[in-house]
Amino acid sequence: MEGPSIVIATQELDEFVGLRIIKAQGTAKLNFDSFKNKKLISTYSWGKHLILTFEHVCLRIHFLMFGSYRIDNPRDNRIPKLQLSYAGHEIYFYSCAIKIIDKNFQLSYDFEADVMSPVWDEDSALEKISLNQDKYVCDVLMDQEIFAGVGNIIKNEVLYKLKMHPELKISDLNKSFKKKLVHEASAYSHKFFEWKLANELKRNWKIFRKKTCPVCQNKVTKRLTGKLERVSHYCETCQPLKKEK
DNA sequence: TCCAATGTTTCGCC
DNA sequence: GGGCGAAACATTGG
Repeated sequence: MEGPSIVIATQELDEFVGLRIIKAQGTAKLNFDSFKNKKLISTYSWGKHLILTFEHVCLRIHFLMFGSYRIDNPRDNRIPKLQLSYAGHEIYFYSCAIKIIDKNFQLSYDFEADVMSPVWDEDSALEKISLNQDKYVCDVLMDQEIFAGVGNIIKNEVLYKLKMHPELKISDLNKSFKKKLVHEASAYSHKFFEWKLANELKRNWKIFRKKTCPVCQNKVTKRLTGKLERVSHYCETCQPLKKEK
């Protein structure tokens, strides 16, 4: 689950702020009894982290590759990591990593690095990528210290939009292209958010999991890229491996 | 039926 | 103790 999806989760879960929890259960290592009669105080997102603050504890939920959450619509034959029961409603979190974090977590999170945050800072990201001259753009885009919230879908779509080959090095980019990279990482993430809300996300993918390039119709290349060896989908014609000006 | 994959943390070695 | 890679974890659509 990528950053924009986590923002949507915070919005959905905000409906439960201030309501009394009747019961908590699940397979996570938590003291479920301590949730009884407590309330959710607020929700935050930082990149792919979903942060829920309760009266007595703060939880950080990470959905990793396969995680999901449901409200009032449980998955069949799945035991949630955490289930919160309210009067008339249930929240389920599946296949996620849940960690108790300090109440002062905001001090240790750099929200300027979150591509979905109102305080996302392009200048700061520009400085950070410039310290990574020898790294591949596909790897740098996935660096959560620089582009918190960007996942493999956003990575591929951003590179396609900018006509950048995944294995260009940062040093191959002039300042103008570096600025475009930083800007588009956040801009595309916001579009991802709008499309997902409208239930038309996949329809708007241009290159991710596509067979042919929508511009030139050539076959899309799919292979492991970068030092991180994550899959990239890209068009050899539209995203040539040559130095940008 | 099989298997890659919207990802990160932890472990063990050097 | 840092840096690194491998392994662990866990799910499901295609």
